[in-house]
Amino acid sequence: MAYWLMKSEPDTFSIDDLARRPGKTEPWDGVRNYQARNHMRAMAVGDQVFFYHSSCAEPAIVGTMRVCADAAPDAAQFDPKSPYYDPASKPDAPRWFAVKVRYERTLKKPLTLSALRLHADKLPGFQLLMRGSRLSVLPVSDEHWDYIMNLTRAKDTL
DNA sequence: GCCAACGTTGGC
DNA sequence: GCCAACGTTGGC
Repeated sequence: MAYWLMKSEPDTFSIDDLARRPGKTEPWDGVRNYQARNHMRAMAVGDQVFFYHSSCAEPAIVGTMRVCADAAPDAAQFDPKSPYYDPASKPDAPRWFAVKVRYERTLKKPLTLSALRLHADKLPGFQLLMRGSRLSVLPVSDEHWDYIMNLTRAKDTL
């Protein structure tokens, strides 16, 4: 089993939105970056994922979810009315993929980016904290996952 | 709204 | 294949 982090702008899709979905599942669509796509294609059912709120007042890890379906072609790429439409992608050779995720839990208190930065020395190579990093789907090592989960417990946020 | 950093596109 | 121009991300 592997660990990941995925970003979403809460104005577009928040962890509360996920928690309200029927079955608390959702295809993680709209990813339009090759590296992020490759990470999604490397995911397996059962993998755990941090839900991160980006481009908002308080960027933070806000909860966890679990991959519940392997990456499949993202339907939005073929829909001219979708903001995620990609006219260059053809149905016989889809360019963009989406895994499906299931809501797991919301942290009682978000683990903010600024709080995470205080632990940067304990999270060497954690892509979220790396300069210029803006990937919306990124891997988290076992060690970093455990360290961050312990942080949330230490702060009594779970 | 600003801007640094990164990704993509397209002319050559 | 290079690289300038442009677009996007995302923190602040």
